[in-house]
Amino acid sequence: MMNYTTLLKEYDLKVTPQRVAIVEELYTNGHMNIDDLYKKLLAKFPSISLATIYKNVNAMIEKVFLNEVKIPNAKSVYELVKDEHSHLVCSSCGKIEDIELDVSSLVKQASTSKNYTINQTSIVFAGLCPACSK
Amino acid sequence: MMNYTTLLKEYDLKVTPQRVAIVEELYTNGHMNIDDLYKKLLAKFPSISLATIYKNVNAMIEKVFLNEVKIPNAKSVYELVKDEHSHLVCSSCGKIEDIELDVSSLVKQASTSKNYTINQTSIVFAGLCPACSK
DNA sequence: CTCTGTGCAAAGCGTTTGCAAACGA
DNA sequence: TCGTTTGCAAACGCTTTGCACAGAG
Repeated sequence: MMNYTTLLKEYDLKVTPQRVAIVEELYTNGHMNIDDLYKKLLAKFPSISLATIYKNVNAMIEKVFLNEVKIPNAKSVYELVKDEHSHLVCSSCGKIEDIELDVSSLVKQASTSKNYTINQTSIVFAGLCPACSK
Repeated sequence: MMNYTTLLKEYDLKVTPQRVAIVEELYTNGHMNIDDLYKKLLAKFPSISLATIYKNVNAMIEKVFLNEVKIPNAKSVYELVKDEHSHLVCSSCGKIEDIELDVSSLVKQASTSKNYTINQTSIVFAGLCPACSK
């Protein structure tokens, strides 16, 4: 069980029911795009505005509490910030999964060969999920 | 030396001066966003329209001649399609470099552990380029 | 009580579309 | 010549902004 109120406070964000709901949805669903979020929150707050979603998502990104994931051929999704991980996207049903991979040797390879100081790695695999593979 | 006219024909795209210029710019610069392209082409075609850039870029993507690269915290860039490779982005100067890495073990790891049929991998490293590292 | 967040409507911005004229094959 | 592309202007969709009111601390 997760305490979303405490979590918001830890990131210096005032607690409002709308914010709690956003965090709750993201915690439950893992990744959502703006529209998914809006539709979900509409059920709880019939008069919520898209502007509220945008303002809050942006505020949470600002506080490094949320993270935008850009996905080839799809809308960006947002997720709660956590340990570095990669993403698997099903090109058939759109499902997105996290996967933890050891990318250290890859990063080392890249930074060495091109002389870069790498501090972020974004990896997205596209393919078919188990269900859609059949 | 590259023959852009022949290249366009190979991809079933009618040859126009604007298209030749787009391919030429991308061939020369590697990666460009829409605005970069527009500004460059304006020099050669003072009355070119942004709509022309968009229509052509989209037509070329359709023919799998061009490829969109989505980059965290930056505009998408476009590149000529070629062998699979990853990208290094300098978060200070914005420079983008290609890098060829062996990602087969990573792909195998991901597909095995999550039971996905992976057919595309997008890897973007962010950091500081050699010049900006100093 | 004060400051921030919410919801609404309007504005903004990047991208797409429709159309007449120009152009490529 | 015929079908496609170009450039322009208008339309579109997503995101942001300004403002009055409501709510959090």
